[in-house]
Amino acid sequence: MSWDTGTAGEPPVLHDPDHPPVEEIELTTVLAALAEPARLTILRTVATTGEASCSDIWERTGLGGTKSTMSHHYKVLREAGVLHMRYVGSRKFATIRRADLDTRWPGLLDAVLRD
Amino acid sequence: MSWDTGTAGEPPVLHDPDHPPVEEIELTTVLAALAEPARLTILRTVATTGEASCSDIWERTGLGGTKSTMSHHYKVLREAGVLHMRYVGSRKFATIRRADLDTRWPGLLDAVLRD
DNA sequence: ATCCAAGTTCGATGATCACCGAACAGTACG
DNA sequence: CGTACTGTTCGGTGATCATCGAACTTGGAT
Repeated sequence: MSWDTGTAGEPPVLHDPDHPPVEEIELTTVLAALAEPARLTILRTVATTGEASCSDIWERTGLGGTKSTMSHHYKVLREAGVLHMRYVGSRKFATIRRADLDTRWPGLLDAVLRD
Repeated sequence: MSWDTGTAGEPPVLHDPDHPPVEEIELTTVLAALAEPARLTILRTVATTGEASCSDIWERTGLGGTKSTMSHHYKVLREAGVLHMRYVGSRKFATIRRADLDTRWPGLLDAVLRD
């Protein structure tokens, strides 16, 4: 896949339609994404597990919700700029956008995860 | 005023009915309180101004809301454990519960304020 | 007592949100 | 092929939330 929106002759600008670029991540959106117990649990699970598929997260967190509810949470975390999703086959693997978040708000993620 | 709920002969336990004790402050509640642009503005104003009355905050932030809306935001921030309110006469002065928040989640407040 | 300034509280309203079930799409495997 | 697995999307529902206006309380000043 290639989300090339650049002009011919100029350096191509790859714009991932799913993930917001670093500079467009908003603090209030991040905070709102993390201000939900289930999503905070998801974040912590990914933090300790490393890259994990959605079904893995579902098992490890023990969150009782349905698939659609989980999918909703993933979407919120992804659109907020907290999680990065890697699509491989029919599975989806999540990682924390640590470098991006640390660049924008140093110490924020560490403070939230060290609890 | 005295919120003495202790038993006679035992060390009195002062329980402030307005502010949650440090150990009862919850992370998701704090994040939810800060995940609102107006409240984040209020927090930053108090952070730079120091102790400020509600009307001072209202003027300095330039938030356009009504008095009741502002009062609502103060209540959310206070009940979340973010702001401490000092009542003097008919005025109310707000400070950030920095020590308490730094104890629970070191670096969180700094990360949010350094933006 | 009178007036005003500072905040709170009480409905009410419109918006947003978390959650669900059902239907759907894509991939992997027999 | 069909079946199972993984995850999304869509409508709907009940709950929560931000905002407002109006009425109220309290305190200070004249």
